[in-house]
Amino acid sequence: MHKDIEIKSEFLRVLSSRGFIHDCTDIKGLDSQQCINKKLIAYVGYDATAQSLHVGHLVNIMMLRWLQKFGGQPITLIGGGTTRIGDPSFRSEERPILSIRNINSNVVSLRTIFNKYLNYKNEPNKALMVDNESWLTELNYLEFLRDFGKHFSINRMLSFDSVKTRLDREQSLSFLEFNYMLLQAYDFLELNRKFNCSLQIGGSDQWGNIVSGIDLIRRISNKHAFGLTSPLITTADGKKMGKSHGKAIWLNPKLLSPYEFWQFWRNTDDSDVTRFLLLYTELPYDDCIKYGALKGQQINDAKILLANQITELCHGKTASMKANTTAVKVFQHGEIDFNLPTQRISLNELKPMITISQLLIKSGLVSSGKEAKRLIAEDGARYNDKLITSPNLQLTEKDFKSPIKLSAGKKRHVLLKLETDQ
RNA sequence: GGAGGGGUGGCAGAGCGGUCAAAUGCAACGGACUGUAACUCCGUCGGGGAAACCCUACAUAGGUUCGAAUCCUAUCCCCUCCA
Repeated sequence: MHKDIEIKSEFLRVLSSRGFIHDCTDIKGLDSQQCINKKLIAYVGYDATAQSLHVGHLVNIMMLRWLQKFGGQPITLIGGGTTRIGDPSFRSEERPILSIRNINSNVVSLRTIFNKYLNYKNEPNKALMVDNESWLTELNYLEFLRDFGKHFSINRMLSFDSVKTRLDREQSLSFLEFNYMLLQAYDFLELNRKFNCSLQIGGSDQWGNIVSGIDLIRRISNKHAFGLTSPLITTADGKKMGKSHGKAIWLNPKLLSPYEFWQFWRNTDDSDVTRFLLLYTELPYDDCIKYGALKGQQINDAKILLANQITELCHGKTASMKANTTAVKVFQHGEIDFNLPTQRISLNELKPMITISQLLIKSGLVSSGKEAKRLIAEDGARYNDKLITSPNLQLTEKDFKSPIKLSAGKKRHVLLKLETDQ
């Protein structure tokens, strides 16, 4: 594979050495083209299935950052149109169909994310933001089938792993979903025509869709386009990157506070540190290797560095430093810090009093009274760092003079604050 | 349209008239050990209640039975094969 090939261009060398490359449709061709023309134009597409992207998506954004750094031009495509269909690749069942309203609001929210990572302002290689809704909704069914549908072979499409698993498992694949590939292929063609975009970057699960686009470009425009996929990033325990404790690690601070974001990285598995430093930070290669190789207690310093770097990139220097200080206070000194996730509670809710179980539910640390009781029985619940021994402990307004810190286990802490407004 | 198979907890998957809030595995949660790690070990894992106990759940709606996830009927959904 690409490892055996002498890569000449700086951009691809960096990507390759840092572990970004899973596969490429033509690494040699892409490399030599890169050497001649620095201004490679590449795109990554994201469907608007949620309000935010999560850390799993960050890998491809980092790739675009490197691209821009080396003079290339990144295009971020938001799939306002394709989200209406839903990508079936490697999905075991059909995605729930989102309402147009829902999609539109997701699109708006997603647009705000990229500014932190890519430069959309300064020429000559400023990033572009596009939404495939603008051309996909224009398509006419009959024309589309005649002009493009004829270039797609069903036999070929069925042979892609992305749908094969679904078919092998005897799960239905609807015609709607089956069309997703054509639309994504068309996106690539459109960007190729309009902006001369010649590279599509995506996760390895996107291989089939990307290759289809390349084929379409060749057939329609007789041009040679490229595809580059990143490996599916998993954590050491084999889980897909992007979730922790069932919760997604969102990039949008409205959905996940910088403190919690920082904690996620701070809790990285030892064996993931090097990989993550390479993928998610821009520290020099040698430093990443050096820090990742630290042993024992010392590797914690590497994790802190990792957390600081990524949080700074995603949420800014101030937020990152705050998260770090909070962690020191909470974990090393067992103090209360106002930067901890905070829940507000209204005066009404504690009239005349409220049980500690109810408060635990309010805080979001547990989801039911039974769970609260269980947690307390297991000696896992703390109130201002004191062990809670009875689920019937009652609190009143007096106890809320200053915010209350509730903890579940050693790591999850929430502040409860009395609503101060009228 | 026809024939057959199937829908069980977050997922996978047992159970096929009572002992079923439902085996087992995974995931999750708490504890011990540690380094805010991993491994390992222990415990928990539908909801309400201080508790006795009560409520809701095995696709949906009815029925048979002292008793139903388990039997019957209808409906919906999925899969396979045939047309």
